[in-house]
Amino acid sequence: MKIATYNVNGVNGRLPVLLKWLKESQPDIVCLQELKAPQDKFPEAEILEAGYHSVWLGQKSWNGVAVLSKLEKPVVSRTDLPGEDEIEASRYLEVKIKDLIIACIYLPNGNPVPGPKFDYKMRWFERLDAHAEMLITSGKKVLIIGDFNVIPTEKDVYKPEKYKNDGLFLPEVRKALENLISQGWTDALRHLYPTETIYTFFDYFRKAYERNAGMRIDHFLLSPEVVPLLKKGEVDKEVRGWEKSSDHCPVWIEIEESK
DNA sequence: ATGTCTCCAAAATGGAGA
Repeated sequence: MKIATYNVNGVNGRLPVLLKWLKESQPDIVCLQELKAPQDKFPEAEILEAGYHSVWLGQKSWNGVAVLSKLEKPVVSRTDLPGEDEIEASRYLEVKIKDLIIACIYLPNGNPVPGPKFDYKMRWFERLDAHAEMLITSGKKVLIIGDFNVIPTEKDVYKPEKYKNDGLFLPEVRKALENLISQGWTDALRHLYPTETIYTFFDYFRKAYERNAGMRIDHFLLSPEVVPLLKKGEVDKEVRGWEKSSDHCPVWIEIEESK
């Protein structure tokens, strides 16, 4: 079973790219982030035509997350994290598909630092942390997937020194991700490729993709029950070079079918 | 500081967000 994540950066503006990638890559399940579309402007019909059921959480202008599935229509279990969201942003969508619990997340970017956006990111992280703890103790097959807006280590960005003061790479942000992972989660791509350079995002600025000046910020966190099922994982890097591409690449993993 | 791209606004450029 192939499970993917893709920050599309505008689901309607990117629809041709999304559909082309779906057709070529044929994932079974897809988590999308940054829909940038209100609830009633999600291209459900076109995506259904491509063979995918979808559930989504829209928002005017910003944010927005969705889960697509070829297998069966995802059953929504949560549309936000427990606790107060003072900004009411569409950033969390948790679904059940077969025996999997999938949390599709779009963690706040946090820039500029310091400031209210960074504070919001850290509060969001705390809420994610608390809920993830509940999920992992459930003993179920859980995957937290999406755009974390966190560069986990120096290995995960082309020039770490340039990002020392960035909201994606500050020590406290990396520590927050480490803390979360230390609950018992596995970073799937890093697990598969312990030492390789892996980038999932390339800025539109200054030909970042052409220069391979990227970073790894889109992640799959697997609960212990999922780790033994993990077979493969990859970044569909060439998609970033397509006309009208998002600044993120699609990323996917393959897990063994549940018996 | 800048670079680029999207969406949105009492609508054409310009701000916000990333």
